[in-house]
Amino acid sequence: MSKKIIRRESIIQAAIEVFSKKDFKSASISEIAEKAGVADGTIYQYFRNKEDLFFSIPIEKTNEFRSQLELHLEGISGALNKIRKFVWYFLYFFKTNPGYGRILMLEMRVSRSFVKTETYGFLKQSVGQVLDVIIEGQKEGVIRRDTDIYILRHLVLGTLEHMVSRWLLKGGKYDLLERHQEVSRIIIDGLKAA
Amino acid sequence: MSKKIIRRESIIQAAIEVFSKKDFKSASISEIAEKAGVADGTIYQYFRNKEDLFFSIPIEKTNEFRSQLELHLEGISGALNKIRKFVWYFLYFFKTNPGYGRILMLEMRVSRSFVKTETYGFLKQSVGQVLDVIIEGQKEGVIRRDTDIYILRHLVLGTLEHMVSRWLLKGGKYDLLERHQEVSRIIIDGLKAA
Amino acid sequence: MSKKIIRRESIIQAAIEVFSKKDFKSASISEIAEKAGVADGTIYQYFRNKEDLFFSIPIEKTNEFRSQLELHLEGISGALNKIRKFVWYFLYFFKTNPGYGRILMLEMRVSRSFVKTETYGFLKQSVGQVLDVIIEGQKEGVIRRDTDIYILRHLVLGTLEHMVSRWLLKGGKYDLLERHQEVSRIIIDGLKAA
Amino acid sequence: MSKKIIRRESIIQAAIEVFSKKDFKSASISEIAEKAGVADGTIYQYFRNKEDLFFSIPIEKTNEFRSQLELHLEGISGALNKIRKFVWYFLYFFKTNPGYGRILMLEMRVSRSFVKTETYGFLKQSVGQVLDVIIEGQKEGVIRRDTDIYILRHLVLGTLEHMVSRWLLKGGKYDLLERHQEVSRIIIDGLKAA
DNA sequence: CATGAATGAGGTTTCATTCAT
DNA sequence: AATGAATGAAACCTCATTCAT
Repeated sequence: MSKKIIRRESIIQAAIEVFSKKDFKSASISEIAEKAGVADGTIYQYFRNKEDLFFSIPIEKTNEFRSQLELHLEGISGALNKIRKFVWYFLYFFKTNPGYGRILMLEMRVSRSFVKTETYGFLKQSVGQVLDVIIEGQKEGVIRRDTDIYILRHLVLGTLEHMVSRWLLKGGKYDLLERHQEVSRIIIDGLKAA
Repeated sequence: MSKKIIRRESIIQAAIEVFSKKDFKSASISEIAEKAGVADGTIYQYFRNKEDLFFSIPIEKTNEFRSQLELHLEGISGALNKIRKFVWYFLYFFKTNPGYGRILMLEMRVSRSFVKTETYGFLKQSVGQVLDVIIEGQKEGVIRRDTDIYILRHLVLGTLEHMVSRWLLKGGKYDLLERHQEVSRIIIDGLKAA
Repeated sequence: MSKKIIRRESIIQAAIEVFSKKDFKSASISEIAEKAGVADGTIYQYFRNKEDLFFSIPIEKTNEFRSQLELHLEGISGALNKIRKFVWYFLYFFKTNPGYGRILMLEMRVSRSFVKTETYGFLKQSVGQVLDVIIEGQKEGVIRRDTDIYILRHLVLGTLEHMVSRWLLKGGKYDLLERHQEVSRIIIDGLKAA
Repeated sequence: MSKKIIRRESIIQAAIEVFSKKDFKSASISEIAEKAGVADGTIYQYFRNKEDLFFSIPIEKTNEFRSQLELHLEGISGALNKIRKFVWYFLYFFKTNPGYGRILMLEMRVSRSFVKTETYGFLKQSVGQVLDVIIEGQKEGVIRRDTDIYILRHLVLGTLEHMVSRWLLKGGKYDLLERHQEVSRIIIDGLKAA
């Protein structure tokens, strides 16, 4: 039983490696199969088709992101402190998962078909945590109430995703985490109540 | 002679239409040729290959963006006022050019090969104007000096691009410009000197 | 021991259901296995391969055809009366076994490999009864002697098989038996001695 | 212009050769392309897909059948004489076109999807000539009126198709035409008015 | 310059069959 | 005897690009 889970896992791992180097169309099932150490046909025992495999990647990774994030937020009080931690964790996560980053940021987040997927809903829910913290901050009186919360979220996620995307496009040459404090500072200044 | 230019233009127009509906691989030269009213082979008289045609799209559009932006900035003094105008114009431009927006934001900006293109350099230069304004603001003393200017640019472009991307992915259903003042406000609060 | 026979039987039944809806290549072992309530691999305990299973279908059905036909012919005297009964029974049998009819008439009878099978010999022997009746009729002096008996058989079986095939292809919408007397009449007029 | 027609023709010829040896699924586009002396992709310039190519075969051949038949019937008067000629011509045509015979009799006439095709309607119309002759014979008073004309057609076509099918399945070893007079005789005796 | 017919490489997916449990 | 996970071969079709007219 766990054999199936392990094999499924190894196929997803291989898929991350391959899809992070090539786009969806260019990546081949054969290459993934070979990397996973299984026959081509075996992949179709675990996933309906190539797209299903592709869209299965974020589900696991999002789970990881979320559960780790929760651990990191634990014991932190104050919405602004949580934002600081979120900024750090967001950059940390993609610094340590650049392959997945390339898939998520450069392929998936931008695909028309992805938006229709359940996975997309799942992912959205996950970054939805940011909204909760923003609302929390408004209640605390530390985050501005004169601006739509979705606009505030654009500020947070836009800045961070832009940083990660550009970093990935440059080939991950510099340290993504280096300036996380500066980033937190300007984001928070944008969010803060007057 | 100008016949050539007109024909080239009509091919690019057709390409924008097609590429804005389908991704690079799915879009076909035949469809573009048909829309442009030329034979398939003719396209290869004007562009080296499909990629060359694809990457030729932003050059014109970027010129348009830049020259119009300059007009709009004319007569405006003060870096922060310029930022406000830039925010407005950025949203306005993509509101009125959604097809090109889809190509630039959802396909090109995210493509590995694009980064190596001259077009990329050209485009970067174009949004580089933001950097100039930031520096101008620092000199005026209205924009913070405690933060790397590239990080500040991530804040501006990240927020805006995030807004436009999400808007495009949602199918452009709501009004992108509606909240431009709120956006300006929070971005500027993030940039402002203490 | 009889458990094996029952299981074999249920696999054949499932095969009839599946093969009557899909042609040989389109029908899948998995679907048959599922319908029979066994694992894919189990089928290979009872049949060498897919073709073996396919060609095993007519053996049983032919036995049924033959034994029932004998009952129906019992007590009938005169070759022409036997022909009339045969015509009726042939149409009756396929009217009540359309699934098997589709397999036999539209798939098997027409397959190159089937001709080489033992099953084919068995089936031929079975319709060979027609030949016996023809010869009987010639001895009685009621069936013409100026024509090769194999040609006469073409007349009988050709007409009947054509009727059944077209009926099956039309989806079995009308009553196959309705005109059996007219059919008998013209076939017999073709066979009759001057 | 005629170049396209010639090439189309040569692809159909190659298709007849290949499809007459292998069934639809086993036959490969590559083999047909090679035999036709064109690239695989070229076939798709002339036919939408494999099925379209397959079903295009009878259209030409049916035209040939029909026009030749008309020539042969010319100058023949009397429905029964026409039936005799038709019997001869039917056997003659398949004797001289065994490859096409295998395709039509053993593959196509028996395929569920074929029945839905335009080609099927076209083919039906073609053998519909038999019906006309039958009606003509009834008017002349030489063909029985006590039997449904479609049943009479089953007698004619069923006998002939059965002969051809069996002959093809046996590998075309004996002479199909040898006994055409006997065949005519028994068919006509079945059709004749009392 | 324009055309458009021809090319041919390349990859996903299915499914009969096997064999370790 | 039964299972069912794993295998891997095999082929249709698309489409960017070329080149003779």
